[in-house]
Amino acid sequence: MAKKKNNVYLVETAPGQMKKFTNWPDCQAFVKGKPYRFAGGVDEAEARAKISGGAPAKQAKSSKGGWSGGGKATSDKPKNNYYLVEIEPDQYKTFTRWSDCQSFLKGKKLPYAGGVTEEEAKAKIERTRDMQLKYRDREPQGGGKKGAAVGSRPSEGICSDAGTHGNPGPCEYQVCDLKGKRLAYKHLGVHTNNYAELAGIEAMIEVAVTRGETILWTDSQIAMGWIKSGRLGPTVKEPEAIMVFVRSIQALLKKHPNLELKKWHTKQWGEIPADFGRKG
RNA sequence: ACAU
DNA sequence: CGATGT
Ligand SMILES: [Mn+2]
Ligand SMILES: [Mn+2]
Repeated sequence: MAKKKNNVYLVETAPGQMKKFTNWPDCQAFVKGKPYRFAGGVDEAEARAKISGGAPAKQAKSSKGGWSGGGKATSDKPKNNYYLVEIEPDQYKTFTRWSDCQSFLKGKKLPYAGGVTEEEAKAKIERTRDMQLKYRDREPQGGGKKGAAVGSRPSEGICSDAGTHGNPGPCEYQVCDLKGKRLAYKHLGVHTNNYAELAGIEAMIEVAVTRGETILWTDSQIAMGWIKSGRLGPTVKEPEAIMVFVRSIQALLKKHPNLELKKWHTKQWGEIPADFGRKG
């Protein structure tokens, strides 16, 4: 199979209104948690066709199947045959062509969804109505008050961090207490930054177990995500080795339920004490 | 965009 | 400025 690379990503922010992205991360970040339709394609026409062809407004959360094998933003979805617009509670207008639905929707802020059957579309509206209404009005504003507040600098626990010379490059990790005292250190050979962060977390857990520590800090959103989800994206280097670390860490955390792996908020608290101090 |  | 990742 020839690899057709997606070059363009379109997001339908409002009926008929497309936002264009030329890279997947930007598109993904924008669409995250929102009910927008989106699709990728070799060119804009292909992406648009996919959206119009009935790519369902799936939650950008995660596509559980085939994600690791692919590298494609869109996958085989059944074609939508019905498009419902919720005019009033429990009253729907039905369309059989997306373009008609789109015209009707123009300038309105009504919940809508497509589905292979009317029942499916109706159910989808039910599931996504809140988010649709919430985001429909809010496009101009960038400020959303989300996420737990970040408190003050922690005083409890231990931390790990990675250091590299080039990325990928010769790398190392260290585990420290919150005053910066080194508790463990290792050279790792040539790997990526995220590989080293992950290796450091595993070492940090071992240290925590032997020392009776329970709060474990890392600044790596990526490593934390791998551990929590148990899954890697299609672009990850050394995926087999990474997954060995991931499963090992998951097993350790399961075996020691008292351990808490937490995100170190560098912006608020300054560099994590295990940092190698090479950025400046 | 976010985290490195 | 470059790279690793969601
Ligand atoms: Mn780090
Ligand atoms: Mn660091």
